[in-house]
Amino acid sequence: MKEFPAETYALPFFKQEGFIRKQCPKCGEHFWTQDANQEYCGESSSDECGCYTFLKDPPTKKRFTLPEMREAFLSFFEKQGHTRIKPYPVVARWRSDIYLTHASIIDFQPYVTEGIAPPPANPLVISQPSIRLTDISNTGPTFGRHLTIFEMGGAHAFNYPDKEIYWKDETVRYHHEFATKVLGIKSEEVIYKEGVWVGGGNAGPDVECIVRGLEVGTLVFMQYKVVGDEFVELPIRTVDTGYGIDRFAWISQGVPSCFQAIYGDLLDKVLDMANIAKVDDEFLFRIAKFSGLVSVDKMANRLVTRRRVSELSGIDLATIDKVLIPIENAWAVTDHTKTLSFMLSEGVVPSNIQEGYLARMLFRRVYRLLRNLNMNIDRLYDIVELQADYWGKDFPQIKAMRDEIVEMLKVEQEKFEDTLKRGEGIVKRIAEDLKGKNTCKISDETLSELYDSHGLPPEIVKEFAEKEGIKVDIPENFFSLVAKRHMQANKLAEDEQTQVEHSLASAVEGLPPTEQLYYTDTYMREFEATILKIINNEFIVLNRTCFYPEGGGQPADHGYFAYDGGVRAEVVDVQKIGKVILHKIKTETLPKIGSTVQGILDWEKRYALMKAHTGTHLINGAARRVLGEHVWQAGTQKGVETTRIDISHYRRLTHAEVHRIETLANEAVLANISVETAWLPRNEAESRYGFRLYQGGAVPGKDIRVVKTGNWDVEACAGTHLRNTGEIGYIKIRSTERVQDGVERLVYSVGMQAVKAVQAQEQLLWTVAEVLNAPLEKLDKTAERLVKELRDANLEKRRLLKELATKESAVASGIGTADVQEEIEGVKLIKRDFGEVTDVNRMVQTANEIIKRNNAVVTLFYGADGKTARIMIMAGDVAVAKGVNASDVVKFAAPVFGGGGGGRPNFAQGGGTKLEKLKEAVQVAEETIKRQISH
RNA sequence: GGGCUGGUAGUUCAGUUGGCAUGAACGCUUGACUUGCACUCAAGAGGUCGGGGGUUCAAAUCCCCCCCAGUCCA
Repeated sequence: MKEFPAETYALPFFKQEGFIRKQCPKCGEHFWTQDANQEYCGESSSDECGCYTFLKDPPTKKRFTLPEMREAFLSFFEKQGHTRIKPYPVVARWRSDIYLTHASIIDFQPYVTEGIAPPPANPLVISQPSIRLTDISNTGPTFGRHLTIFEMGGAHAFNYPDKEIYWKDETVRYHHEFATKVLGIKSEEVIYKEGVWVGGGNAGPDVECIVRGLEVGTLVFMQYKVVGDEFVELPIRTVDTGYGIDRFAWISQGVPSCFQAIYGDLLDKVLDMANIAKVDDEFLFRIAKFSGLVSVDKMANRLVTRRRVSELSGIDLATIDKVLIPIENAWAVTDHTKTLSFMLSEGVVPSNIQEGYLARMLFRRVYRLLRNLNMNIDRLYDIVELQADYWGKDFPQIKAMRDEIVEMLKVEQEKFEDTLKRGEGIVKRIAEDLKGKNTCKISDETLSELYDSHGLPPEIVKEFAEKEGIKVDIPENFFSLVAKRHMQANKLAEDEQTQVEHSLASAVEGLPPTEQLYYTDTYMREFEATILKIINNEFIVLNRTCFYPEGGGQPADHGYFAYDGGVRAEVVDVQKIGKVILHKIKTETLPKIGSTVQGILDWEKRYALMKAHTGTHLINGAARRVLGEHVWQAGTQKGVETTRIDISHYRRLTHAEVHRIETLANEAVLANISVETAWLPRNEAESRYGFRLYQGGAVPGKDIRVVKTGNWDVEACAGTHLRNTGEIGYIKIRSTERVQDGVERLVYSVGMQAVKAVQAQEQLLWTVAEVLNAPLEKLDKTAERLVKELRDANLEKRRLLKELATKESAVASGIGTADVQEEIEGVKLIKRDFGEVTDVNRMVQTANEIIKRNNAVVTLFYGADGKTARIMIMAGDVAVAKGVNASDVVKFAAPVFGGGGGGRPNFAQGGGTKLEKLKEAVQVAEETIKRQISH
């Protein structure tokens, strides 16, 4: 890892306050302390540089609950001139590179940190609930040092080249003042470790704050961009501090685990449900002191660290495992259910993709934990209700969404139980198969396939398999085996389009922002503008335009430019790069730079798209009303003929729901609601309408454009909209499909296209009615009747076929003359020409009936329709015993009439196309059979 | 977004190298025997082998496309 020179950390603050720089003899890292006797860096980690000494003896002047600590943090920084910002959602909908908000800085990336948009305030302070699922296996064993959800206190300052807010020295001073003055920690008990922080493509030096063995905060000075192996200076240097609000609360309370500090009586209730007797705090304290050493990366590691904890605490390993594991599991349940509550309250629907998959993973883990605790799964819902009450005060959406959260989890439970049930069957069959092969162990290969393809974790396979008496050894490197299965996939390189974009981006540099006339008046169809630049002889940049560039699921406008008294250039595409709009044109003669052009929109197309876009907002609002608050737009594509929106929902849409959505949306059309668009400062928009604004991902900029459709729907949207919903005319939902588990797609048309859609469907009905020769209103009954009749007819056909076969066989075995019969050494050969019938089924039925009566029979049936000839031979057991091999017979005979065939000794069939040679082939077959018998 | 499974009777599933779906179990119907916890016995009904193309004399089986379901990873 890259290191920074020592002077990077030599802050005036340290010197003034008498801090000494030391190197920890255990971990080798440098740290700053006021205590000359401080030998080690003090951090309780696997290097064992220290242990927790805040337990039972908090270093703070008083105990803080989590909300109290949050408030202390926020108000302290407010007093230092920081603006308090409301927490952002835990689902990072404004970013395409990550799903969850895992730090406070995430809120301001990339728009703020890259200088695209100004920060909502500067400096600012926020307490951001953050989710980190990478810490999931450590949640519990580390006594709450790792949590899947925690609050990160972020005090951020964004330093621009022309405007410095504050940097390293002030940052550390603020921290120190907070720790000592606000919380009352003794100054010499705060140790600052030097470090290097790298993450999300950025990097910089950092200072880690250690108090009594625990890292309570990290002060990051983000100033580089990581390019390959190099650190490149960023224009904006960002103070990125992460105060562990939960950890601060923990040390202030001195309780054995962070869970107790966060959850208080909620945790007691969970332990109670788990039937864990009143936990002996003394026991926990003894282990907690050394819990900093624990970090579970692998199963093996866990055992090693446990052993070490046992040595240090003097408690034997068996007791630790027996008493501690259930408690750890209960802690994890408490933590994971909070995470789930937060995620689901923001409309994450458990699914098999993206953040939905993370929710599913989390749920399944909780499910297994509850099972390990011998708890009824239904207790999960009790715990979620507790969480909703507990967090509802500070995060009201959790309380508001409580019922929907429970509903989604119940659906998820059903799905997982189905998976388990299916899995049990699969394991059972595998077990039986193995027993048949005299093996009693499931291979690693099978084990990883069961997990990868069927979602069965190895420990569950083990459980199922052992019921069947089959052994399962879970390999240490199980998950790397699974990973290996995924190795093959390698992504294609960046496509050409991005490269083109890059070259265009540099071409527009320095150009002024294009004036967006389509915002001034969305109904403007013509305009005049001046040409600023022509790029690659095909992209035209104007000073202003009413051509809408592709974005937000709305396709680019088309139309043409007119110039030089009659020259026309088709506008075939419009893209926006930064703040500059490029028109891609097709023309013979280019206009001159600086000249004036007239722009004329393809208004029919644009107006249709406006209807589609406003209609999409109505559908979205209607879906939310019908299905619930968890509904979010997961993507949309407007079109002239059809438009689609993908929404998150945990069940398949029913026809009734689709109709209700359609009805509601059309009611909104008929109500002729006026659509208001306004540019609002980001903070104002967010505080007035909430983060639900970001249906299509967050939008950059200091001000955001809010499109409000009465009280029906509000979205941050850059699209062109109608003045009134009535202009849409009519919305018709044409179809729905499930794009992924948890994502439903609605496809619809608006205006005249909707009328056309209805007409097309009606036409279909008319055609069907005509074909069935039934009146429209009786179509359903007629179809039902016809299907039933067809079914009956098929049954009758089969019955008759059998009857026929029985009769024919009766004829064959005795009296009839239709067959040629011959007896060879006790085997009767029955030869029959089926004429035009080549239905093998019928031949088979007949032959079966004959052989049922007499085992010592060989049937030689043949027939030919206009195209192919067919031969079928069946032999009874006795005949086979005497040497008849039907398969060989056919193999000899079929080539004669230009085909092939085969089968088994007792049955074979063949076919060919040289119809005229059929007789010859039959003769060959007959001779072969005779030869076989006499052998 | 990328991968992997699977779709055959009402249900859970077999179905070898393409060659009879006389498919298995459970469930169902009828009858007999029993009235005690998956009763037993006998007989019977029940299938566009997910859909559409292709290869072949012949496709549940091989190839292509689509649909549906499950699942892992980013």
